[in-house]
Amino acid sequence: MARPRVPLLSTERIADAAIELVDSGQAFGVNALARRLGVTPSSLYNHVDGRDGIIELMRGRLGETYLSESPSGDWVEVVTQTMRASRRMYAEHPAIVPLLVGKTITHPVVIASYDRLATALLGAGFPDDEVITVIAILDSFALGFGLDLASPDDIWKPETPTTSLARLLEQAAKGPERSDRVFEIGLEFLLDALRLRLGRLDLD
Amino acid sequence: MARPRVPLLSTERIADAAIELVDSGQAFGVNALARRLGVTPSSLYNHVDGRDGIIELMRGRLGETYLSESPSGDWVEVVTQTMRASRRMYAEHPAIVPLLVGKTITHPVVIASYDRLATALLGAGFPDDEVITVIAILDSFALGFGLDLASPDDIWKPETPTTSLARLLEQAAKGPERSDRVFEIGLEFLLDALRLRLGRLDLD
DNA sequence: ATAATAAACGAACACCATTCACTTATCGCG
DNA sequence: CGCGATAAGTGAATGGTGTTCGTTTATTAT
Repeated sequence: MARPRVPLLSTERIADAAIELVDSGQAFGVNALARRLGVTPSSLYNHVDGRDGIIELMRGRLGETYLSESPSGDWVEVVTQTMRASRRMYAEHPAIVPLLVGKTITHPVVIASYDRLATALLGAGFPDDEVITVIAILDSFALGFGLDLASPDDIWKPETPTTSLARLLEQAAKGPERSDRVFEIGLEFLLDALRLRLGRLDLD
Repeated sequence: MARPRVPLLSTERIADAAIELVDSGQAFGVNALARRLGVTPSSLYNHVDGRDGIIELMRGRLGETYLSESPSGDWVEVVTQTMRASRRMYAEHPAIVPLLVGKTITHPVVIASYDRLATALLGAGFPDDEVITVIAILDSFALGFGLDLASPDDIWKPETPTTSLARLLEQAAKGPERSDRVFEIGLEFLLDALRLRLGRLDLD
C-alpha cells in the first residue's frame, strides 16, 4: 500500500491505541502498537518521533482526560482535587506509570496542571523557593502510588523470617479499596503537614 | 576459553560491576555488563538468572552497604535514619532507581530494613493495619526523591507560557544541595504528619 | 579413575526500535 | 488545470537486545 486516500493514522489514534495496549496488560512496544493499529511499524514514524515520542503522547492524552479541568476553591481544594485526579489517572491506567517514570514532562495540559498547583501554593503563602519543593513532594507521592498499583504482585516478598513485616503483609487486604484508603490517609498526612508548615511560616 | 582455573565471575563481582556500569552513566544491559567484566554475555547465565536477576543482585549489594546497620533510638530516630540511609543510597547511585522501580523486593538485607521500620512503627502505637500504609508512604517518598535525582535534566520543561511554574523552575537552584534541602523538608513534613496522627490515635 | 558438575565460549534466535528507498495519494500555487 | 512538494503508507535492512543451547575443559566428589 502506498499513501491511502484517507489517513490510517493520527497522533490521537496512536496515543489511544498505545494506552489501550498497555491497559491490556501486554508489554508496550512499537511493533506491538503497529500490529494493533493494523499498520507497519515504520508507518508510525510519519506521525511520531520514536518510542519516547509515543510515550509523551500518551501522557498528554491521559492529561487531557484527567487533568484538564481546573480545580476551584482554596489551596487545600486545589491540592486535593489535583492529587485525586492524578490518583484516578494512575489507578485506571497503572501499567503506564513505569513508562512515564524519569521522563521530562512537556505536554502543555500536564504542565498546566502543575502550574495551577504552583499558583495555589504561592497564594497560600508558601515562599517562592519552597513551592517547587512541595510540588516535588506531592508528585513523588502520587507517582509512588501509581507504581504501587502498577506492580503486579507484592512489593515486598520476605523469604526469610521477619519480626513484623511478614505478618503485616499477610493481613493487609490487597484490593483496590485498601489502596484507596492508603491514598486518602497519605493525602491527609500531607495536607496536615502543609498546614503545619504554613502555620510556622506565619509565626516568623 | 573453556572453564578457567580460577573463576572469572561471582555474584558479588557481577553486582559490583553492574553498579559501576550504571553509575558510569551508560545504559544498563547484559551485553555491556559482560563487556565490562571481560566476559561473554552467556557466561553470566552460569551465575545469575537473567537481567532481572542481576538487578535484584544490585539492590541487595546496595542494601548491604547502606541499609545493613540497625538504627537505634525511638521510632522517630528509626524512621529518620532509615530514610536518610535510603536517600544517601539513591543519591550516590541515582541511575539505578529506574531499574528498581516496580520490581518485587526479596533480598533479606533490604527486607530487614523495612521490617525494622515496621517494628518501630508498631512500637510507636500505630495500629497493625496502618503500618504497611505508613511504610508505603515513606517508601514512595524515598523513591520519588531517587527518581528526582535520576532524571538527567529537568522534570518539567514548559514549552508554553505558565502563570508561576516557569519562573519558579528558573530560580530553583538545581544542585545537590537543593535536593538535600528538599529532602529534609519533606522528611520533616512526614514526621510532623506521623506525630499528628499518633496524637489523634491517643485521643480515641 | 572416573563420573558429575561448574564455568567459560561461540553460534544462533527471536525480538526490538529505527532508518531508508520507494510508491502513491493529496494539497497548494502559478 | 497542471505540477511540484509534501504526506503517508510499504517492505527491506540494520544494529542492538536478552536469552538458549551445544561444546569444551577444569574442578570436585565418589
